[in-house]
Amino acid sequence: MKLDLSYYQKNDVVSLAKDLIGKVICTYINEQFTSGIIIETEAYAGTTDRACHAYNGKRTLRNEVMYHDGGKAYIYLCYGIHYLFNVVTNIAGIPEAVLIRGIYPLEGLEVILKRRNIENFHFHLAFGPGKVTQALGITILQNGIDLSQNTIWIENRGFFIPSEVIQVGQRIGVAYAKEDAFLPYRFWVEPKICSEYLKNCYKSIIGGKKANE
DNA sequence: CGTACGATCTGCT
DNA sequence: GCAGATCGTACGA
Repeated sequence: MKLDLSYYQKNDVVSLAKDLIGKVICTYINEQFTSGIIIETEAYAGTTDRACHAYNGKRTLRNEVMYHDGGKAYIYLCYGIHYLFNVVTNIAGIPEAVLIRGIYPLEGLEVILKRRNIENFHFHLAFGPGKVTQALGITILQNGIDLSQNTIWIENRGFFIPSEVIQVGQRIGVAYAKEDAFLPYRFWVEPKICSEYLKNCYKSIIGGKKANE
C-alpha cells in the first residue's frame, strides 16, 4: 500500500510526476490524520532544467535535500506566505523532484476544512500547491523527512485514473525559465472529474468489490 | 549588508 | 481581473 523508497528512486521524474496522479498522500501531523488523492503535479528535472531550483548544479542550504536519495520531502517557503511540498526523486546526486500541486480531500475532511479556514466543501479546496500544504498541515518543519516513515507518506490505493482525463501542459509561474517554461511537465485532473471517478470507486467498494487495482 | 524576487492565494472590483 | 500580502533566500557590493 505505502510506496517504498525504490518507487521514488527511479530515473524519470516526468513519468513519476504523471504516475503520482491518483496516488493518495497521507499525513499524520499534530496527532491528526488527513489524506487526499493527488490530482496535480509538476516535474522539476534536475540541473539542466532552468525552472528547477538545482539548475546548473545550484546547491544551497535550501535545496540540499534535492541532492539526497529519492523518497524525501523537499519543502520551502514561496512568496513569503506558502509552503510548497515536493517529493525528491532519483538517486543521490541527481537533484530532481515532483511538486504536489493539487489534491482531492479523502480522509479527515473536518480537519482539512478547519486548517483551510473554510466552512463547506468545494472542489478547489486543495487545488493549488499552497492549499495542499495548508490542508495537510505541512510546514517547513517537515522539510527533509523520509516518506517511508509515518509523518508524510504516499499510498497506492488502486484508484484508477484513466490516461484520457489526465491533462498535460506547461508548468505554472516559471516564466523566468525561458524556453524550459514551455516543457509539458505539468499533469492534472480537474477536481470535478476526479470526484466522478471517486463515486465509481465508492460504488464498487460498497458493492463488496475492491476498487480498481 | 542591502536589495530584489519568487514553483501563490485571497479578497475586492 | 488584479493588487496586496509577506519573508526567506540568493546574490552582488
